[in-house]
Amino acid sequence: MAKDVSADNPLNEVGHSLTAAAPRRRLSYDERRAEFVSMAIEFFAQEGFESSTRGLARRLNVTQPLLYRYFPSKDDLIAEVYEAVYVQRWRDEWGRLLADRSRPVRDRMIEFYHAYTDAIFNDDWMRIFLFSGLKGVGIHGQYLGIVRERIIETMLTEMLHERGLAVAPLTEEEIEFGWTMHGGIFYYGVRMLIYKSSVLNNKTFVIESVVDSWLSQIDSIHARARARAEG
Amino acid sequence: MAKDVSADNPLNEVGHSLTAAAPRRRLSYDERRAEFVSMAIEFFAQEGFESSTRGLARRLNVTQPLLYRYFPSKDDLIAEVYEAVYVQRWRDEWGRLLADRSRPVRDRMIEFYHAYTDAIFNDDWMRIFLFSGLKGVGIHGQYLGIVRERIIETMLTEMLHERGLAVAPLTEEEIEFGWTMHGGIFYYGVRMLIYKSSVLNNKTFVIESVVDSWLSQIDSIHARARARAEG
DNA sequence: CTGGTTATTTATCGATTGAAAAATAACAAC
DNA sequence: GTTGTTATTTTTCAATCGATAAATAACCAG
Repeated sequence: MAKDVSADNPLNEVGHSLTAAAPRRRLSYDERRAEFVSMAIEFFAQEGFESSTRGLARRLNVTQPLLYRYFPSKDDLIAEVYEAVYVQRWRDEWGRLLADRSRPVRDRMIEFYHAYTDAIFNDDWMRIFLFSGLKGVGIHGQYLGIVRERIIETMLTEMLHERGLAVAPLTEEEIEFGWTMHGGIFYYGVRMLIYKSSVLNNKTFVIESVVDSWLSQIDSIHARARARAEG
Repeated sequence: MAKDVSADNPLNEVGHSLTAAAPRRRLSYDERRAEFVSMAIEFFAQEGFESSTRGLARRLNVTQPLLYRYFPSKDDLIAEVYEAVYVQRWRDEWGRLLADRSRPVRDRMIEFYHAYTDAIFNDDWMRIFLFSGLKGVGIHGQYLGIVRERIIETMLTEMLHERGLAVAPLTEEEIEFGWTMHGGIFYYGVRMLIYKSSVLNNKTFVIESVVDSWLSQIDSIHARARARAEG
């Protein structure tokens, strides 16, 4: 009649399946909850959001139904993962840094991209960003809107201002060209962290060369776009 | 006793669940197989590779076990999807185009990126590329190796040759800088097709500005990299 | 030591999954 | 028409999924 000590039992690692052996630890509500969200970020980033709540529970050394004491559904847990990754890792100071006109724009851009990539060039963030992008979840689109507004458009405005060029309104061409710079740097992170390619171990080089490359063309882009807009 | 006319029945669309109503068409082995692979590309691209074989069968108006007459397992079917997307859509002429020294390198690069993005800027290719990248399947890494060899390194070699600069061996910096250009263009496709962002509807502009931006910096990159390599 | 609270586990449900086996029906050859 | 082949469906299975309800045990207050 051997009790079905199933895979839900967090202690069944290598066969000693006696339920008794459990030194069951008991955490406070807040501690457990924080542990669950934190571990869920890592778990879903590695395994994908289609992975089972049982797999997550196993990694937490906890039974699967316990998750449902803290989150009403798997989707709610996933929503908290998004929140933790997208919202809590965004730094408002990035926008202020880029808008600080006491410094050359090139310096600001390079410092920004160092700080920004310090925040996003890690397995958890990158993989969750791509997973959620493929799923088309709302928060991913919102995040892109913020990047456009607070980063791409700010960099353009500041650069055009510094060079004494007409700023408003920014043209679609200028913004798109901003995205290509952003994408060049982002893709470096994708190759390094998602594709596990062997990349140049020199983030500074990548940031500076992409930024300089962008700066060398922005005047020409600006002139072309304005001519087209007026002609 | 109502027979369990389950979801496996391809004719159960809107309730007329009588099994009799089937005008069952019967295709040859090769036709069916081709249809399955072709539809599986679209299906898995949209729904992800975790989606069920029943979902795929439903879309094919066919029962789910029929799939197993043509493919021994779901993984084998997925492998054929990869094959069809990665191998069959690659054009060997791209390499020849880039190496044609009767034309200016800039022209070749721009023409190449037009042709290349014509091939890959579609939902199926882009989504399957990202899905497989996140899963870390072998063929994805192999594909990146080919892109590096046949595209990135070729463009660099040709450009340095045209400008009378030392070509061999290419430095890591030069190659990484090549990837940032590639990534800038690729990211344009990701924003358009994966993220469904509203992007500038002018692929020519994106390609030309990224290529020109890259060309304007490659001399400086080259000089810096060589100095570092020798110093 | 006792009683109440609650974090945690045990047990279980219905739905869905990939897959196999057996039954059926479409088509070709004669 | 009859027969043989095989494409297709029907039926079914064990495993796994998200989720619920009930039992249990750890901790705190008195």
